[in-house]
Amino acid sequence: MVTATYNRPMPRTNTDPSPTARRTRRLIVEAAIETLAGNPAATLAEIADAGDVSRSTLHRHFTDRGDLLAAIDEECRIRFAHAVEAARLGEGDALNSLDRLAQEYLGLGSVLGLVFADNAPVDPDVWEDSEERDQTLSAVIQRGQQGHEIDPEVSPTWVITTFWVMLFGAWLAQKSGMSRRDVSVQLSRTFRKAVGPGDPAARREPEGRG
Amino acid sequence: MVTATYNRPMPRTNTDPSPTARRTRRLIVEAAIETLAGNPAATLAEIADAGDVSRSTLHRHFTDRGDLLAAIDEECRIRFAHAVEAARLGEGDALNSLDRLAQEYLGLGSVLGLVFADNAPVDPDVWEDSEERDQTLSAVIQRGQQGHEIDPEVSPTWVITTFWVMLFGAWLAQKSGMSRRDVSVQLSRTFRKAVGPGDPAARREPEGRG
DNA sequence: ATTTTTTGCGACATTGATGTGTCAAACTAG
DNA sequence: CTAGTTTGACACATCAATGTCGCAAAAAAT
Repeated sequence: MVTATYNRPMPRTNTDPSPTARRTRRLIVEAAIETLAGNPAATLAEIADAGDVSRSTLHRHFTDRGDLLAAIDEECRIRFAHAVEAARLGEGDALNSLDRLAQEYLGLGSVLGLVFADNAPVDPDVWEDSEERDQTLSAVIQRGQQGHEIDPEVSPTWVITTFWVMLFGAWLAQKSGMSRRDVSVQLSRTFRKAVGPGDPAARREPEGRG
Repeated sequence: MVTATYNRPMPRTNTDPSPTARRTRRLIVEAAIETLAGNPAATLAEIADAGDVSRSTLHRHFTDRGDLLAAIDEECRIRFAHAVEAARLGEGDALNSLDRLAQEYLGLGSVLGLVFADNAPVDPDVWEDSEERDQTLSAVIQRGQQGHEIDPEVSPTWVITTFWVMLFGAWLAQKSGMSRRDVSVQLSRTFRKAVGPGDPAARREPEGRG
């Protein structure tokens, strides 16, 4: 009886989108994440290619570029939430918590790369804008500073920035071939020293303007 | 007698491009740097607007988008070179040298932002690719490690990454309104601790996979 | 004041990315 | 096997960014 239009795999009805359709949809989203992480300005055609589907198929599942971006956004949100959960931020020392979080984030691969992509196509909650994410961090940092694990001279905001930025560095290193283990060790070591208690070894020289 | 074509402000001859033309050209390059630092995908029209010139004027000075980009690249190269020179990397402690370099870089403003822009329109020598720049850094770091100023457990590569990445953080903080002074102090403190000698305060807990 | 240079405006042609639609072939489920 | 679903290959129409031109007005140089 559905003689209306020709073929619409994913009718907007309440019907489940059918397993095949679901599978293709996921495939495309995955390809999009992978592709856009490398090149935020990637074409829909490029994304389709990366997923080994035709551009028309892509358009069949996502009417709009914005539609696809929204789906990616949603997917990233979910995976980030999982990572945060797996990091068990409430348990143990603050520094260890941050360490676990960094490791989990690093494990996200391209999804993390998407967050770092400059004009993040994904959306709003990146860097300074990510309120929810940073509030979670704030709590841990506060705990750390009260427990004298984290340098009281460094502002919480700066600790957060340092966290993200060193995570970025780790991601870059990982992408350029450094072993997962080395990345993990070096990141952990430098981050702990950076935000941990204690004074810098060498004093800064009083500086005249250049 | 020059009745050939109508108007060509910048004849490809050996004649000096005339002061006015030079001035406009500089103006456009400056506007382009400013604009592209904020949005790497900015339109030529947007750039022209930012410089208060018409799009046709922009095209008159730069036939191509690539032409403009090359000019920007050149300009950035020059300013970076000045910054490096001003940092006097050969003098004093390694950490102080790196500190000065960071301060100088930070003073570059939008030019620095351009380097951080993801698909840096500026060109190749960004992050991992910047060989020349990183070799300069390598020398200082080596000096630092031999003088026991820099943590021997942290690989030079990682020190470089940390340097750039924390500079990035500082740039972000500066852009989001943090005072120049605070940025300077916090960056200096955390960077020194991060790559300086000494063990992390709290030991990392042996980690099982999640 | 006059000549020369430089700029702004508007008209085009071109190109690449998008979005829509159609149909036949491939695939899947029953 | 058969009916329904999903996909690939084309064919268009749009749209925005580019790049080119010609001319008149504005600015600079003389």
